[in-house]
Amino acid sequence: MARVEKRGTGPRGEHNRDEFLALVTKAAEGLVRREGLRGLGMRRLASTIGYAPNSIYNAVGDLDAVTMRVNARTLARLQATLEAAVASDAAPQDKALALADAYLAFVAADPQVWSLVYEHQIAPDSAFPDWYAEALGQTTDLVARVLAPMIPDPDERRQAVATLWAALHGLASLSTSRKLAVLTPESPRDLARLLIRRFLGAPSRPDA
Amino acid sequence: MARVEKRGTGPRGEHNRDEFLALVTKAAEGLVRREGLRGLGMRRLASTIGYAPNSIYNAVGDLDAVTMRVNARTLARLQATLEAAVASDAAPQDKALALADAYLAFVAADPQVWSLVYEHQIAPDSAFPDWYAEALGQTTDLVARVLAPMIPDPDERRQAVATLWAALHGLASLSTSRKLAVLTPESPRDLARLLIRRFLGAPSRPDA
DNA sequence: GCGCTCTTTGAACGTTGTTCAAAACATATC
DNA sequence: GATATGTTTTGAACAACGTTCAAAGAGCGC
Repeated sequence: MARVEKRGTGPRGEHNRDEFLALVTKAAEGLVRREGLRGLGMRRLASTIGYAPNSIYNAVGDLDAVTMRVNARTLARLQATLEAAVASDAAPQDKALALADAYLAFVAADPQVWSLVYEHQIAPDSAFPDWYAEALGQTTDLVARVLAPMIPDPDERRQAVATLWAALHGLASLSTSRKLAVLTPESPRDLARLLIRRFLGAPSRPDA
Repeated sequence: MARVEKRGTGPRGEHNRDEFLALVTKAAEGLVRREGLRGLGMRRLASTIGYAPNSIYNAVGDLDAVTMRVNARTLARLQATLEAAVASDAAPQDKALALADAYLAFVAADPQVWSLVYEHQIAPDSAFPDWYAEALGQTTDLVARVLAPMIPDPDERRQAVATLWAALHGLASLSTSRKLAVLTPESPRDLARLLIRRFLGAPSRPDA
């Protein structure tokens, strides 16, 4: 009956370490995309890639480490999306609107994976991961560059960037958790346009 | 040696149903306050109140039900706090600032418990709980009343309320997760003032 | 006394994250 | 070729978890 009495358990030579890291990260991302944070389990993740849980522990670490890998990838993808959105020679206000649109579109297209970045809270005693602060800084630098022509003062600009970023985050967060729809029928995209128009003191072009 | 061979297992008559609900809810809230969402476990919760886990299942339900009880309480406390904050005859703008201040102070004073409201995500198929939508609506109605003198048009006001609410939520969320401090040294309170001043188009009184 | 209902519980089931020690492979050394 | 070394991979085990089951205790009407 072709029963395998004792399988080999040594290295397979199919993946080197980096390939295995990518394999684990993408599989974990897929699990989160389909079933959210609660769908990401160590044993499940291991079985979807056809390895034993211990292999993940050896190469990546525990579930927190896996989550951070997924989040790092998500932030990099977001960064690339936003970069592409502002790569034009449009007016500063239109760039700001394009940035907000791209952000909210990204979130809407992948809500569960995006939520993981904000749902996952690190232990309060452990320091902030460097790569995380850097990724956040890169993204907000993007916003700062867009806002530079409109707000010349550095201090005021920094505050405006942080505030707008937080506001955008709030819109995205309430939208994905279906709490925004309870308050108003407008799309988060429309509300973001309202926010930017009012906050940046635009000359209120009705914008068709 | 006073060893209890077989303890009684029937009703104790110490609590009626409502008292037991309150006992469970407050104990759960305490666990979350001290150790966050991850510190809220069924067995742990049962042991802190001196009951078996099954008693909680019988009276309240599973962990999701317990979480929703805590969240309902949190939203009610927040509502009361905000009501008190706007109970004055100040100018509309000052009321809006007081509202934002009270919100952020509430969050800062109890970040873990407040976070639970937004961390807990219900299953995507199940409908939105009625009490939750109502609690949210009550709070935003408060904002709408404050903004009424400044934005007479109902549609525009509704959008402005939702946007400001989301923005405030974003500031609070990023603040509790220590992500705001990475971007700027200002307190969320200061950024909220900036937001409201710019969004409501206040005559930009420098505000000492 | 008996029976009914509600409360409370110990024990059990299945699953989880994580760790341990051993097995299997690849590679270097003799 | 044989032997040793180091890395990869794994099955098994451990402690804990959420949840369910059936039974035991307590109060109450009769």
